[in-house]
Amino acid sequence: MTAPTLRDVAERAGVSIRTVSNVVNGYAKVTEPMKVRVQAAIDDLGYRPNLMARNLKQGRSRIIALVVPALDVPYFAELVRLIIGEAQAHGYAVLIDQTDGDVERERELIMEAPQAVGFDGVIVSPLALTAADLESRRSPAPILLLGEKIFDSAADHVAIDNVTAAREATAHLIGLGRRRIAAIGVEQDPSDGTAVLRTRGYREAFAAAGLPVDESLMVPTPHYERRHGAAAMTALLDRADPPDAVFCFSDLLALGAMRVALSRGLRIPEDLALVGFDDIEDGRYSTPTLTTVAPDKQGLARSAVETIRTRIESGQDATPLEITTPHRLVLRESSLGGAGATA
Amino acid sequence: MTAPTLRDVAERAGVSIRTVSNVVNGYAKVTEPMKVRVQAAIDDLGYRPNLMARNLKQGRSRIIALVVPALDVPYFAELVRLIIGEAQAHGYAVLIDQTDGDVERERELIMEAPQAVGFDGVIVSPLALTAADLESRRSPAPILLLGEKIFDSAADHVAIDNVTAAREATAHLIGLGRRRIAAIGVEQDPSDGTAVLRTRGYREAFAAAGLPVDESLMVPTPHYERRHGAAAMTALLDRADPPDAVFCFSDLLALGAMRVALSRGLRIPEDLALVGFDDIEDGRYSTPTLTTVAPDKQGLARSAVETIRTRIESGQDATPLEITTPHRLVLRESSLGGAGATA
DNA sequence: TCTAACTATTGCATCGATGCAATTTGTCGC
DNA sequence: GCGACAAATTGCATCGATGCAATAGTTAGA
Repeated sequence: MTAPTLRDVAERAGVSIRTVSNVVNGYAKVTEPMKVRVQAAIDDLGYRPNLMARNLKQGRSRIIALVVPALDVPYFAELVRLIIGEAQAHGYAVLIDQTDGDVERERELIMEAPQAVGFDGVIVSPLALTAADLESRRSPAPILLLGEKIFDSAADHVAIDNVTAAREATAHLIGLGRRRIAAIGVEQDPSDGTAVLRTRGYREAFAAAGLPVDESLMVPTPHYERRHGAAAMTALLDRADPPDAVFCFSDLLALGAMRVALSRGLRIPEDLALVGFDDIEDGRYSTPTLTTVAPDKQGLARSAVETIRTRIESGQDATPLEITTPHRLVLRESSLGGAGATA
Repeated sequence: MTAPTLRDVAERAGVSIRTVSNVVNGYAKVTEPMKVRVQAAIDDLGYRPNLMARNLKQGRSRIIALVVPALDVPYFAELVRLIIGEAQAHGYAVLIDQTDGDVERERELIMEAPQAVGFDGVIVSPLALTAADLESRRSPAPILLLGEKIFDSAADHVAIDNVTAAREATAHLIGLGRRRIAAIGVEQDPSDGTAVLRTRGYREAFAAAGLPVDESLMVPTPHYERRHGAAAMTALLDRADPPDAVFCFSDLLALGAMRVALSRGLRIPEDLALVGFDDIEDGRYSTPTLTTVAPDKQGLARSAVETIRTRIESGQDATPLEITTPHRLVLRESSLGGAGATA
C-alpha cells in the first residue's frame, strides 16, 4: 500500500537508484533504451517523486505562503485567486493563512513559520506589521508586501498608487457638482498605510479644486466591511446636513452604505452619489451598479508572484523594489445614474 | 545565514542531537536542568524544527489539500475560510488548488498530487469527478467530498440535505400564493449531483401541494454565477407569461436575476419573489435583501475537517461516511417584502 | 593491441529530523 | 563496596531523494 520509491523502481528495472533519478529528472546523458526501460518500470508502479524528500535535499519547498486578513472579503478572494493562478503557472503552490485581524498571529506567521515549514517566500497583505518587526526577522525567506504599505521598511512592495486613485475618485464627485462629499474609512491610526494614503488623495482633490474640506464628513471605520459602511452611513444621514456624495475606501463599505441609503428612501445618485474602491464583482451587479476605483488585480498578482520568484531564485538582497501597478476609475450608475456606464 | 539545525543547538549546549530532539518534542524523561540548558541554546540560536525533515521522517505532512472550483465565488470563499480556520485549530495547514472548471486539472490534483506532494488528505468540492475516477485512485491519502455528491462512490461525503432544502424553499414560495414559480440552475446533466438533488426538491414541493410543474419555467445554466442568473432571468422576463417567483439554485444566480428584474422596473417581491441558495453575505446587504437557504457552513467546515482528520489519523478504511449538516431557510425582503425579515 | 578520452552508469554521503536500541549515569539495597 | 535496576542520554540507521566523484564501458587514434 505504501507509495513506490526510487528504490522500488530501480529494483524493478534492474538499474541503480541514481539512474532512475536521472530519468525522472530528464538528465541528458541517458541512452534511449535505458530511458524506455526505466520509464516502463515507473509507469508500471505508478511512481511519483516524493516532494518532501526532494525538497529537503534541495532546501526549498516550492511553496509560497500567502498571508491575508480574511478570505471571505471579496477583494482578497479575487486577489488570492489570481495569485494562486500565477504561482501555479510558475510551479509554486500556495499555502494560505488568515490572520483574522489577529495581530499576534500575523507576526508569528511572518516571523516564525517560513523557516519552520520551509516556505520559500511569503506574500503578505499586512494588517499591523511594523517596520521594526520586519527588521528583526531572522528568516531567510523573502517577504513581499502586497497593497498595504509599511513606511520605512525594507521589503519589496507591490501596490497601486493609492493617493492618485483616491484623488481621482474624489475629483470625479467634485466634477459632478457635489460639494458635501463625505469619506468613509479615513485614517484613524497613522500606521494604517492604506487609509493614510487614500485620505491624502481625498484632501488633495479638494485642494486642487480650491475647495475646503469639511472634517466632520470624514468618518473613520474599524474595518472596511459592509457593516462598518452601513454604520457610518447611518451616522451621516442622521445629521442635520447630510452629504450629497460619499467616497468609500472600499466597495464593501460602499455597499453597506448603499443599503442604508436606499432603505431610507434616498435616490442614488440623485440624492447621494457613491464611489467605492476595489472593483469587486458585487459592485457590478448591485442596484445601482457601483462606481469604483479598479486596481489592476491581475497585474498586482503577476507582479507579486514575479517579484518574489526573482527574490527566491536569484536571492540577491538588493535594494527593495517598489512596484506600482495601474488602476482606473470605473464609472457606473451610483455616480452617473442610469445614463452612462463605462464598464 | 542558514537556519540552525538540531546539530547546531546540540553543539552549543554540549549535548547530543537526540537530547535536543527530546527537549523539542517534550519527551518526558529529560531532567529539569538539562531542559533548561538546551532550551537556552534553542532560544539563543532561534532554532525552529525543519518541518520538511520531520515530515519526511514521519511520513506525513500535516497539510490538507483543498480543491475548489474557484475562490472568488463567495460561497466557496466563505467555506474555505472556515475550513482553513478549523484545520489550523487542529494543527493542519491547507493548500488550496483551484480547478477553474478545468476537469483535467481536477482529476490530476485528486489522483496524482497527494502522494507526490505528500498531502495527508484531500477535501474536494468536485466538479466533474466520476465514481470511476475515485475507484482508480491509487493514492493512500483519504479523500472527502464536500457538497457535491458523487453517486455510487465510496468516499466520505459531507453536505446538507439538498432535496429537503430545495423543497422547503419552493414550498415557501408556494405558501406565499405564487404559482408561476421558475427555477434557475436546474439539472442539465445527470452527473451534476447538486442540480439533480435541488431539482428533485423543487418538484417534490409541487407534488406535495398537488400542483403541476411547468417545465418551461425550469432553466438550466452552465454555472451558478451572477451572469448566468442574469441571462436566465432575461429569458424568463422576455416571455409572454413571465413567472411571479423564482427559486435560484445559488445566491449569485439570484443576485444576477435580481439585478435584471430591478433594472426592468419590476418590484421585488410584489411582482417577483426571489429565493436563493447559500446565504452568502452579499445577500444580506443587497436591496432588497435576499431570502435564501442557509447551510450551516461552520458545521460543514467542522465536519469536513474532523472527518478527514479521523481518516488520516486512524486510517481505518471502514464504510464511507455520509454526513448531513443542518440548514435553514432565512426569510428576507426578496420574498417577504419590507415587512418581516427573520435574519 | 594498447592507451587516451569520453560517456553512461553507479555508490556513497547528505539534507534535518526521529525510532529504536544501546550505553552511561545514578540510586538502592544488602 | 558491589551488583542490580531504573532513568537519562546517546549512536546509529533511516525516511526518499539528489550532488558529487568514481567506475565501468565504449570508441578512437596511434
